[in-house]
Amino acid sequence: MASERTALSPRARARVQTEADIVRIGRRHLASEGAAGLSLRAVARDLGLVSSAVYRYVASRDELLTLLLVDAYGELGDAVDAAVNGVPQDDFHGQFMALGRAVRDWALKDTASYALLFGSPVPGYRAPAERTTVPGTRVIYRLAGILDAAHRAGAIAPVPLAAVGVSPKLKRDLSAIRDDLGLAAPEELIAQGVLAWTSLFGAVSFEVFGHYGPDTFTAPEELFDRHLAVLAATTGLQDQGAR
Amino acid sequence: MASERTALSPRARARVQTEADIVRIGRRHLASEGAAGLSLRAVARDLGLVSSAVYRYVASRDELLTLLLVDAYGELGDAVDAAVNGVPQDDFHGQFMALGRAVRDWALKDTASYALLFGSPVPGYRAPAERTTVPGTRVIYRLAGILDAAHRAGAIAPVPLAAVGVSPKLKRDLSAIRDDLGLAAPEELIAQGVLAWTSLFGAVSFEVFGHYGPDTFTAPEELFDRHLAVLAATTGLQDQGAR
DNA sequence: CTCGTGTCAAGAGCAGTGCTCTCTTTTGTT
DNA sequence: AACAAAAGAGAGCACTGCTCTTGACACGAG
Repeated sequence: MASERTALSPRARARVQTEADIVRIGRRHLASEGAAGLSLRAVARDLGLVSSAVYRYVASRDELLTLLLVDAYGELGDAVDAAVNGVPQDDFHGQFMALGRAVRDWALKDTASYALLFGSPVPGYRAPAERTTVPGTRVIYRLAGILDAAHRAGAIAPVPLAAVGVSPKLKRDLSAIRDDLGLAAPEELIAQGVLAWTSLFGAVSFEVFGHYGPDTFTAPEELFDRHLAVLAATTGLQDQGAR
Repeated sequence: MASERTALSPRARARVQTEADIVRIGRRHLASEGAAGLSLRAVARDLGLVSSAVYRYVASRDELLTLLLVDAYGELGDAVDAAVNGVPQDDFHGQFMALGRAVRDWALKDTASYALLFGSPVPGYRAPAERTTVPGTRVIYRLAGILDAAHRAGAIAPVPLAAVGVSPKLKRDLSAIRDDLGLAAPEELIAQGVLAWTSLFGAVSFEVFGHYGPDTFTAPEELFDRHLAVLAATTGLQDQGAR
């Protein structure tokens, strides 16, 4: 037992290697065939195994899908964290922009994984919440952290669209979220944060899934940056960096 | 020849009936199995035909997908048109809200078709532009029409976020769009319109695809309405209806 | 140093898929 | 009634996910 934690047996080593290979090849197939076309047999072929052998490592096709899902959420979360951490702690506007750009960059780099996470649900597949919620909530938690920190620091203007208001039921939902995440922000700001969150992914999805025409925007990154800036402004984040 | 336009031959009648049945059953399968699980064999079974027989009516699985795509775009466009037409011609804010709500309602009613249109691209399938662009652009054209009419009527406030600015390249793209659609709106407003458009579908997608938790929002329609109202406000549309 | 245990790979088999090809039946028209 | 066009039927190819059984191997305890 003690040896288990210091050094893996050769068998165990081989196993983790094979498991990693399966995920790696699975991602490749995801990119070329899509989630629905993901085939354990094809993965087995690429791995040099007979089809039935991969079931020693992965219980089912859905299990492989879950592995790829967790893997992708992890990559996206890492990319976002790295980008946000590269911005000074008190530059909340910069952090927001960095988060948004990181999501877009990652999505454009690995459109298949992005489609797996944020596209159509894979029919017949239900993600096991106990394994996917934690990695799957990293981005929104990070966004909430940025906005809440900005609020606490007094760096967020009172939401300029307060006139829109928040209905009682919605207010209850929003304050439940606030309590859940331990935030200090008022309900209006949380609502704005949710809007910014969904709008961010809406903009990314349209670009990644090709809903703009092929030649409509010659500089899509400039359009996206403007969208981000507008979303930041409507959330009350002012750009102190601009001179 | 003359008889062809007045009355269809019994054979031709049977054919259009079968074609309609195929689309109807295809939609049912799309709802239960998803686009990737759409099976011509299963459609044939439900139709009481042998698998090869459906190829008399539909050239391929992709062809059926195209039929479903055009069908769904048509339904969405009809729903949006009906909703917007039900609002007084000079109530642009109300028209915007109606458009957004119509999209959401339709998406919630037929999530499978919505996923086909706005979810992950179906791997290996390329929509034939000559058949899908016209029905596929009805919503954004209608939105553009609302905003442009509001602008011409002076019912749109100068976009309050002009400070964000528009880069030169982006400005060129936006004015190209304006010329294409014959609009009068300034570039800033067009950019806001695009943001509203993608944000609308971002909000709908998150709700339809279940990216909020299952119990996070007890009144999602209120959240959505607020999002719409904020998007209208950031676009410069003022709500004259509110008293 | 043998022997049981657990790990792994292989192969056959079931039921399903898209699609093509050939053959037969039905049908509308002349 | 005769004929051609249209529609359906059936077999077949190559593929999929998944299960079950069989055989090979390595490892560690006795």
